[in-house]
Amino acid sequence: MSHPREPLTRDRIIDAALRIVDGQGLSRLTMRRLGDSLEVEAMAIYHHLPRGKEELLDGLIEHVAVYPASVGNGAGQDWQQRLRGWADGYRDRLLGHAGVLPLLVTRRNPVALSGTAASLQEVLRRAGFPETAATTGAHALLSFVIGHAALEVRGLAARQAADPEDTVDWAARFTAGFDLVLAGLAAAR
Amino acid sequence: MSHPREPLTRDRIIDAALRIVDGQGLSRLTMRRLGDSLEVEAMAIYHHLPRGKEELLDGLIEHVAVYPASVGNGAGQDWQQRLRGWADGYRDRLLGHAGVLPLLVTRRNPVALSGTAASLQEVLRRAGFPETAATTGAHALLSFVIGHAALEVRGLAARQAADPEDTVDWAARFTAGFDLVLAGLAAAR
DNA sequence: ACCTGAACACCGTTCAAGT
DNA sequence: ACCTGAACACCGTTCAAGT
Repeated sequence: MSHPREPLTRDRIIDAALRIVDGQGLSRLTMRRLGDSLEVEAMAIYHHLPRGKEELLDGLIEHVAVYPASVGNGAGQDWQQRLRGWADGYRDRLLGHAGVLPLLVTRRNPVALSGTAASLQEVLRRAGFPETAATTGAHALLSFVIGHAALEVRGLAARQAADPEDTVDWAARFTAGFDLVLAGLAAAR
Repeated sequence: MSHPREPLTRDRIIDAALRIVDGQGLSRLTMRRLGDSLEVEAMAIYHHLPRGKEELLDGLIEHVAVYPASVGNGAGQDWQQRLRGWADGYRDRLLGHAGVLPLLVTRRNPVALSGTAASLQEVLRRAGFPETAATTGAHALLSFVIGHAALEVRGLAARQAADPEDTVDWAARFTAGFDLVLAGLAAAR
């Protein structure tokens, strides 16, 4: 009856951790609970993630934060449409894993975002922006999206706590704000 | 010799907590260590902050995140100069208390930022923006500043860890990005 | 190689007790 | 009113031991 458990892997561990964070919040993610959810003792995790919880959180960040703008496909799109599509997708990802957001702001895994920034920079470069403007623009776009996701997570919590009448259309606000940055970019080109 | 201790107060507790976070990082802030730094048992803190560590962290956020744009003084400034001044000051504040930044993104104390957002909205309103544009603009500016501060904290950590050659001028990058949003706003007025 | 059990040095918090 | 001591239910992690 007791079928043999499939072996523990790094990926299975990080998936289970993400499920706990999404379902119960970051503060409920403990090594012991994570072990339970994998039907294993907590100490077994250290065999696959020698740096322990630090490495686990790094894995969560990587899973959520790495979201490059596709340069390849989307043939008929100009650079602004492409960036808008990226922004909407990234926003969904960040809000879908809101519990990981605080980790993005911590000192952990500092290279996880640089790949995403580089892909935005590449889009702008191909759109004809000079090097420094592309760097500035990429950082501005990424900053806005991350910052706005942070405000949204807090805003959603505030609404359900204090003022259920006040229904803000966060998606529209996000799009309007992102278009503001795009307009500033287009004017600077 | 043993001079009588000055009595514990909410403000003294939060000040001491901020000093620990700034000096040693958020993870080193424990109730026991905080008690030590105040020369008191950890349990005494609960008498002044009944909601415990939750209330303590709320206090830290309030101390850092509340930074309204001054509408009153700065007479000779137009709205863009005023917002630039606000942004530089807020960036300094956030980077000076980088350890508190992750808390800003958490579900805690969700009203701490709304006052700051409202003050930006007021600046834009007085500059002649219609209501909805002022709301969108205020959120976009605040999102950018918070998001950029997050990227900076991570970038500074990355630099000292990996590539000490790569000296990015973050202040210039911040100003250029903020001006991008301002340009988008000015075009939309 | 992969997992377990017991142990260590911590946490936040409650609660009765002191002054 | 303000603080303390002891205790409880947790943490992350190490380390020797099992298979």
